[in-house]
Amino acid sequence: MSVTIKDVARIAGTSISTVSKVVNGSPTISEATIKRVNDAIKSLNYVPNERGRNLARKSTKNVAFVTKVKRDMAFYNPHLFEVMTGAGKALSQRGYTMEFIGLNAPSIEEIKKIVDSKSVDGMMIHASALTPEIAKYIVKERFPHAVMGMPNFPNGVCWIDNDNNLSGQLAAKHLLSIERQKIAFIGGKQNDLISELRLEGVDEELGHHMMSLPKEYIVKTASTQEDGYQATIKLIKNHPEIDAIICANNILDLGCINALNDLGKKIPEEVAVVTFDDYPYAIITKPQTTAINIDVFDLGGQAARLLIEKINKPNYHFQSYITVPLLVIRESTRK
Amino acid sequence: MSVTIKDVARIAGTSISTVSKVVNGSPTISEATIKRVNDAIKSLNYVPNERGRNLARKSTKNVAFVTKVKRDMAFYNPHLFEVMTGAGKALSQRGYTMEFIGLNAPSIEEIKKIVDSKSVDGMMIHASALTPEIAKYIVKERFPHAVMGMPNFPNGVCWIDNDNNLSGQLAAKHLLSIERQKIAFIGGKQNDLISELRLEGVDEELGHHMMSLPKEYIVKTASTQEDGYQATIKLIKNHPEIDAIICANNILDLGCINALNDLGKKIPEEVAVVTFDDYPYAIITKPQTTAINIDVFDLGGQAARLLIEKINKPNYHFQSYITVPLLVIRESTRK
DNA sequence: TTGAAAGCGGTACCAC
DNA sequence: GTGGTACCGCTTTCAA
Repeated sequence: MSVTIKDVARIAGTSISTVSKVVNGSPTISEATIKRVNDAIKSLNYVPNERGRNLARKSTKNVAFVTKVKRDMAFYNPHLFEVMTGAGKALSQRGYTMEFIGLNAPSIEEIKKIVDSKSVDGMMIHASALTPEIAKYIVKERFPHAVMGMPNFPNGVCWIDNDNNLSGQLAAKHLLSIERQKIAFIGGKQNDLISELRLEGVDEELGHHMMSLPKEYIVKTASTQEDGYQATIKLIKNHPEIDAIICANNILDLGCINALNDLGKKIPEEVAVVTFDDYPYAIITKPQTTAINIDVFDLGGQAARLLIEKINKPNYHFQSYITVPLLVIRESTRK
Repeated sequence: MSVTIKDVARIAGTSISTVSKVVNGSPTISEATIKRVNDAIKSLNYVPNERGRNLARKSTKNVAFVTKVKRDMAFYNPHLFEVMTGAGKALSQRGYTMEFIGLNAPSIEEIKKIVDSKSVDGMMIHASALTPEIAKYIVKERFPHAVMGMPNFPNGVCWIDNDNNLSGQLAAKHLLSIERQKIAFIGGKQNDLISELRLEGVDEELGHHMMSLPKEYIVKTASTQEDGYQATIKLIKNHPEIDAIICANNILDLGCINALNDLGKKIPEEVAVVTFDDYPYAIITKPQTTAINIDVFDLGGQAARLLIEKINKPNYHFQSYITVPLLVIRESTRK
């Protein structure tokens, strides 16, 4: 049998409550006793049984990381796992463990079970897994949570995301700084919230400089490499004056750069290209693409920290938390 | 306060042991009682408290997924997270939860704490996080485990991996089938075990056909895109007769394809290219690269299943389990 | 077929 | 400062 708090108490010649106090750093124990107990702990190699602690203290020091998953997702959406890694690190530094819960199609029942079974003290949930019903439920239950990514519906949840509008502004500002006048934008479809926010940012920034993004320079397409390719071909064919393209994401960027190369357009001399996010492709296009990057690892860490605050201070409140993007200049916009 | 087993017992008019038995599907309860209890459960929305169960049954139905992590790892090594996702799915289907534990530099102390605190029933551990000391410890403690990836040192652990030797054979066999005679190999350095195994497989298969891989056709280099590029340039310059190249991994493949394009070599007419793994780059090179792929999602699932077997049957034993790779033909070898 | 009761390994209140 | 003890919510004998 493994060693329990009783064994430690016996060896140290104290009661189990004293051992418990020492283990938990209670200030009311004398130095001498602390030493006796710690010696006993060391000699016995005692490690507190988490199962016992969880039950007694009514908390698990465990949080759930909930997300939608699909086969091959680690390849299509590595960012999500980078967020998770960052969250995991922040959590473990604070004595928390992280349970990974990958759902096919998030249902309210699954979320309820997580909450009601009391196996976690709180949850981080990716916006992709958050339905209005789930949002309503965790808000009503006042269950500690942090949503990663801005929800695309009205809600009362606490969420954290990068400032995608600012990202768009930075992209535009950078292109203006290298004297580009005819800037085009290739983005996702209307329902791609992130793409839309980035586009808004671009538009705002151009507005500040008395410029604007003409309708003909904006393409909204499915986010596939092929769509990025075709969109670029069409843009350049119809508007040969275009001297810069902003791609709403890495996949479109990959198609765009390939298209420019095939068209024989020199990058960046004739057409400069900016995209969002460093990975997975901005770093391997030829030439490499300048990107407005998000520190997703840090984003995960921030979300974890906020969640822990909420767990420990039920009245602590934040509605949203926005992180700031960073410009990474590469060959595609180098003068 | 939330609803407990006592509330259910009261409403159903039975004892708590009866409720427990119903919840756990004991065969000794009458149909009538089962119905009464289930009705009570439903009306109260009762969900068993996992903390209480864990303590009472001395198990947590929770396993740890342990791996080394670094910033940006999700981008450099998405495979690991795909394995995790696959494992998570298999675990949850069997009523287990999965705790993600990302370690900077795995130490025996951290592993001991995981084992001794009894917060998990077993662990999946990635070969990169397995030191000889850790291996010795979990074997000695007979702690249920499954190592993902073949360890590169003598040990008594149970591990699961893809058959990298067979992968090499498949690559060679495929190139022979499209009548290539002069096959080169670009791999990682000597200490890159996976690359070495794949190379061995290639060599074996060629041997079966009375051919061999001349030393001059083998390059061992650091696995960066640039190294793959340079290696290719040098190979082709020195040995223009080469009509096929096998790249030990996706990164080398990316550099290799770029080099061939820059050299003006037609792929696959002049030089065919095969690599290992579909992602992240084999699918986006121009042309796309034929790959010997591993179903890493499935690999994770297999490992999880084996681990559960070991948890439930202490005497169940497997030393290693090998999965089979699959050939995915793309343009880079199309006739 | 059912229920009483003894844990599981801790925590935390309260008395000393 | 320290220790006795009543839980925490459930599982599992064992007797009825």
